Amino acid sequence: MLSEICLPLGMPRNEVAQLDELVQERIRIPKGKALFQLGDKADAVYGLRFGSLKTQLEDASGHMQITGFLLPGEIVGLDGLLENTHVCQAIALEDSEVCVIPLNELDILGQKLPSLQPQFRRLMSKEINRSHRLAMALGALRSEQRLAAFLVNLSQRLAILGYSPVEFILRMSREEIGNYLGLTLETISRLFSRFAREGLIRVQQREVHILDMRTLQELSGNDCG
Amino acid sequence: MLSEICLPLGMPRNEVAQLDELVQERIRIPKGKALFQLGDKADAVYGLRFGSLKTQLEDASGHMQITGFLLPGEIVGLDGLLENTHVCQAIALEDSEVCVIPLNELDILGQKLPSLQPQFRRLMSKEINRSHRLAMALGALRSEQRLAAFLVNLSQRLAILGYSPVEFILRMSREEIGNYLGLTLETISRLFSRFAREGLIRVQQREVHILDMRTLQELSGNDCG
DNA sequence: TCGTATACTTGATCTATCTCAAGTATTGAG
DNA sequence: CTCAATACTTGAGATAGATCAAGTATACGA
Repeated sequence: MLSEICLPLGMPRNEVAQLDELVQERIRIPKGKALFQLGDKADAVYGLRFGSLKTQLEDASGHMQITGFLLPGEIVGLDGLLENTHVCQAIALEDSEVCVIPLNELDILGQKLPSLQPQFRRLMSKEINRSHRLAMALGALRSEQRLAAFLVNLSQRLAILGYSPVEFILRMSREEIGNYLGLTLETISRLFSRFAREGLIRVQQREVHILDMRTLQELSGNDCG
Repeated sequence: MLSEICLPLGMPRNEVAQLDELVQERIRIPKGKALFQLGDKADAVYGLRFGSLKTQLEDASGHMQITGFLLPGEIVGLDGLLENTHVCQAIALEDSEVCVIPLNELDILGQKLPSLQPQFRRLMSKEINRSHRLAMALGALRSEQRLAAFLVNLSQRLAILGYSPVEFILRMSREEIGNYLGLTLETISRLFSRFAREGLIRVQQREVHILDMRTLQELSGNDCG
C-alpha cells in the first residue's frame, strides 16, 4: 500500500519495504465518522488505503470550511504537526480505512533511511502547493472555472489509481463541493446542469461522465485542485 | 537570527546554536527583485532576516496569485520541495536579506539533532495550516472580513517581532492586498476609507493606525491570515 | 411497502463586488 | 523643481453569484 504513496515520489523500493514494517496498525472509519477531531492528539499521520475523506476547518464563528478531499494513496494529518494537536477534522465520505504512520517511529527510522526525510518533506510540500492552488482558484477563478478545475483534478487523481478518468461517482454532496469551492450548493447544481446542457459532461445525481475533457481543462486553466 | 525562527517553536537553545553554524550564506534581495523564480532549483529554504517578501503563483493563463507575505523570522521556499524546483516565485517588497538553509546539510545535521526533523515538520505544518486558513477566508468571508483578518494577522505578527501592533507601514500596494485576498484594488481602497470613516483605523497611504482592534477582530472571526 | 428525511433542481430576485471611468496624491527621474 | 509615472480614491453602472422559495427525486427507517 505504501508503495502507492511513496514510489511515485521517487523512493527506492527496498526502503519502502522497511517503511512498510513501520505501518502495522490500521483504522477503519465508517461513513460519516471522524478519523480525528479538532483538538485530538496528533502523533501520527495516516495513509488512506481505501475509501475517501474530507478534511475541514472550523472558524471562530462556527463556520466549517472543507480544505480537501482525499483519495486512496494520499496522506491525511499533515496540518496537525504544529501544536501536536489536530487543528482540523477528517471525516469519512464512505466506509474507509487508513494505515497509521506514527511520527516518533518515523523519526527513528529516518535515522537509518537517508531518503525518508526528503521524501516526507516532499509530501508536505505537495500539500502546501495544493492548498496554494486552492487559494488561487478561490481568489481568481469564476464559478464555472472552479468546478471545471475540480472535475479535472478529480479525474486525474482517479486515473492515477487505475480508475476511469471519464466516468466516476462523486463521494461528496453538492453542498460539500460548494463549500470546498467557495460557492453555494445551488450554484454547483446549476453548473452541473449547464455543463450537461453544453455537452461537457453527463451527470445523474453523483454519477459523472466526462464527455469533453479538453474544454473542461481549458476552462480550468489546466490545473489546480 | 535562527533563534527567532526556531525557539518560539520549542527547539532547545543549544541545538539552535548548532543549526546556526549550518546557516552561513546570506543573500540580499533589492526591492522588486526575486529571491527565486519559477523553475529555479530548490535545494534550500530561506529564513528572512530583514525586509519583507511576497510569494506568488502563476497559472496557465498567466494570472498571478499572491499566496503570502513574509515578515522577518519566517521561512520561504517550503512549497518547492516536491519537484526540487520552485513552483512559485518570491519577490522582495523592500530591500531584504535572507539566510540560506541548504536542504542536504539539513538532512546531515538532522541525523545528529533529534529535535530537528520534528521542528522542520512543524514549520511546514504551520505553512499548510496558514494556507488552509487563507482558503477558508477566500471561500467563506466577505470583503470587509477578509481585510479585517488581514490587518489583525499582520498586527499580531508585527507584535511578535517587537514592533507596534497598532501603528505600522504596509509594504504592499492596494493591488497586492487585493490580489492576495481575492478582491480588486478598488474594493481594498474603499474598505480602507470605510474602516477609517467608522473609526476602526486611521490610514494615510501605506501608514495604518489601528484604533479599534476589538471590532476588527470580531469582524475577522478572530483568526486567519 | 410506505412515508419521511435528505439531496438535488430550477426559478425569481437581490446584493456584494467588479468594471469602467475620472480624478487626486505621491513618488521618482532628470 | 518640474514632469511623468505610479499609486490611490471615489463614483456610477453592470453582473456573477447569493438568497429565498418551491418543487422533484432518491434513500432510508419503520
